[in-house]
Amino acid sequence: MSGAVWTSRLLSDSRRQIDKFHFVGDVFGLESGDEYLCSAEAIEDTVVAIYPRHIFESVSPADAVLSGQLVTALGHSLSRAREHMLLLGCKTAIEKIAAFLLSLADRLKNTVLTRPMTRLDIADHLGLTIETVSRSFTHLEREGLIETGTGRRSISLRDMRGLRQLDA
Amino acid sequence: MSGAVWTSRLLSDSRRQIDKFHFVGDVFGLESGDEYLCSAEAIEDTVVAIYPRHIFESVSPADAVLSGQLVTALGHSLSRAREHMLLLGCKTAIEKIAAFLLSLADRLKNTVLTRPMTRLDIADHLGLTIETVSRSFTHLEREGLIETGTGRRSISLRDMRGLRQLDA
DNA sequence: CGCATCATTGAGCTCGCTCAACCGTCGTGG
DNA sequence: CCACGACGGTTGAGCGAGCTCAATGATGCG
Repeated sequence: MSGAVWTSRLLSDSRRQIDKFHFVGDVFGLESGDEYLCSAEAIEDTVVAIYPRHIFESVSPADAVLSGQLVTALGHSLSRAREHMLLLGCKTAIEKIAAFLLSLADRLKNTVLTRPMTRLDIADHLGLTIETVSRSFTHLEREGLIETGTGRRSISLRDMRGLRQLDA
Repeated sequence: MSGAVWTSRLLSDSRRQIDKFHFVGDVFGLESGDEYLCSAEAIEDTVVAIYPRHIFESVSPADAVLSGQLVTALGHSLSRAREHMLLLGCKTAIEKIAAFLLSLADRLKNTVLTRPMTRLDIADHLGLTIETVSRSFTHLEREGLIETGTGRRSISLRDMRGLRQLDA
């Protein structure tokens, strides 16, 4: 309903993969099995609406609409996951950063991003290290493609075309 | 129904990410948007059953069961995708190969794998190169964890515990 | 037998990682 | 109000896992 959350998966030695950042309106936490495999953490003051799982398991005709919405939500999650696998498996560091910024701008409907997430969060989302993320931002800024505000609190995308060109 | 298929996504310069290998009984090709973003290709003689999309879009009460199956299938695809993102984002080459072999053995319910896919397919699935895949197999064989048959047509998993230990 | 395809192996390189120092901002307590 | 410490971010130097390029080997098919 407001705020921001990430969901992640952990490896035994604490390597972390952040699946997705969730903002207002996003649905998350849909798991199929008996146990939850994902962790979730709020990265700023956040309010979420929680629905008990049995709601989704009902098959009564009256819930046909809800069921359809569930299918839609799952479908979106899935295509986003596929997109992200393409990013993780194929793209270079700069391409990953550019793609990340573009997708964020697209989802927030704004070319000025105020990022609640840290460099470490971004790194774990993109399969990079914190230093590589930082260096990539610096590089993009030097090229004039983005502009970081004071305190690195916000990022303005200055050249969408350039960013799209960077993203393969 | 029989055979083997992979689904993949392509980048403009023909870098490829193979999402998943599909075998008998697997459901694939569920896309949410108006256009298909995935390619699919059979890697051996294959027979598939095709269902027109509108079947999944019906919300009539009679289709409640089908709808439930759809949700289940989507849920499985999603959790598999999440698992694969963890692999792509966090794991090393050897860990990727070990995880891949284990998951294949698990899905085929057999520790002897006859692989229809090529080294290039595996590489594009795991975000590696063909040479790294080859070297990893050689390494695992030297360590006695696997055994490759003549012509590299099959791979026997000799030490499941060792492989699981390699996979983080 | 000859060619095509796929796999292996080696040598060298590079992108991104590791390790380490430093900087800026903010919040807290003297 | 300032000093200081904590935290997150930046930058540099060097390293190494995995990539590139190239040669060689195995298998199978016409």
